[in-house]
Amino acid sequence: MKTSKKPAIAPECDRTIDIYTKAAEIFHEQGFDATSMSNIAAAVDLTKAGLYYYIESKEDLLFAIMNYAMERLETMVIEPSREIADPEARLRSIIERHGRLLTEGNKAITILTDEIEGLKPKHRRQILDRKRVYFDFVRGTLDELGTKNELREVNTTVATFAIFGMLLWLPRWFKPAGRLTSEDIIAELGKIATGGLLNGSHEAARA
Amino acid sequence: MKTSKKPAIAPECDRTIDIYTKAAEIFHEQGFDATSMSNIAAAVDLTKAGLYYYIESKEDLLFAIMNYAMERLETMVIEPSREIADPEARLRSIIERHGRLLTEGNKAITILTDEIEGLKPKHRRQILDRKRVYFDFVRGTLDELGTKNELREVNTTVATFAIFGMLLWLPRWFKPAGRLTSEDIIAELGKIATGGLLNGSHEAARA
DNA sequence: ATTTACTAACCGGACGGTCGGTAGAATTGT
DNA sequence: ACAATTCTACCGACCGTCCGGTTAGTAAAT
Repeated sequence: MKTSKKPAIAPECDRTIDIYTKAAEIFHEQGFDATSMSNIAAAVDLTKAGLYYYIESKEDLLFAIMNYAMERLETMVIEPSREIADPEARLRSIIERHGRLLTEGNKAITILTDEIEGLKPKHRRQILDRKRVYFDFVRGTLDELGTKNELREVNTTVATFAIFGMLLWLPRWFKPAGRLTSEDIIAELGKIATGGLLNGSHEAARA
Repeated sequence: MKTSKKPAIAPECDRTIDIYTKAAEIFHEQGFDATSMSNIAAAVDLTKAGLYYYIESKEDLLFAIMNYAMERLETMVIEPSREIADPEARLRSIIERHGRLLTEGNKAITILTDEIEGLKPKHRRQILDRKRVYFDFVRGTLDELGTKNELREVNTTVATFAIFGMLLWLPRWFKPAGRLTSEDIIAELGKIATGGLLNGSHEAARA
């Protein structure tokens, strides 16, 4: 059935990424602990023993999914946004790109926030360290806005967590088939984060 | 050791609330699925069989904790806020009171958002229905702000989810021993939700 | 004598993971 | 060209462990 020769350097073969994707979906639906290896095996048309031909352990599978998700986050959100010099535009880019990643089909990115406890301490540390870099990047952007006097008087640590809260809650309520499109929602979240809920006429603008 | 006679109508006796509290803590730390009944039993100095003298099942214990949490949410956040006529003051009250509930010691309230999947469908529906009432209450408040022209042009559904995101993310990063006190953080979140991150001079204020 | 508040021992079942084996494709020896 | 060998991609059956939950019994209080 295979039409192409196996390439010399192929870090992930055909079946493995299929397993990762399906596993991510099932972990997302049922939770890591509530998902059995037989569940995953059945979803990719294998027996449990057959599944273990491709992976080392359940925890290892989770770790692989999370590493994949971190790479997506870095290449699709962090790296493109880093290139933007203006901090306000950069902040908008972060929210938009991260929002897009969270609403598109791939479920790996949501597992990244919900199933950290499933990892062994050493692996958990690795993921947490990479997340920390992202956090510092966002807070740094807010700090820059502060020095340019474009930020209201808010604590940038709390503000960063507030942004993440808004974003990371998104996959829990977003329904792709719903009336609100993901682009609508992302635009709204950008507005809310930057401008808040209330009309300017009520808030005293500070220079 | 018991100093008081058992009251005639005592829906929760001494030991039971101790079990609920400890169970909520452990569920919060380890997750529902990853917590065994022996874990909980040991934490309240009982054997597993002894624990089952007080509770019906693991799922029932979770349901009891969630009902307790919903009651707290209703009496500490929803009911007091409902009495506030001005929608802006009401919104601030909701954020403050909910934030306070999430940062105080009691972990039941965080289980409410993180462990819904542990419930059987019928119980889950019950909790979800009560949550829905809360959601509609908050969105209704935003709608009122809209008709009073005090709201920026944002979709109130998305805005409500954004507020919940900010709030419900709080227990994941808040450390009681940290530099930021819970009251500091709650005040900041109120500012961010109502006024946003950016300085007014950059945003065109609409009347 | 009965009820309350437990415990030690146990049960069926599901789980993560392993093992021995094998059909078929690919590779090699001649 | 073809047989012998090796390798890839799997499967059925099984293992030890732990889990949620039960049962029979008991010491102390009422």
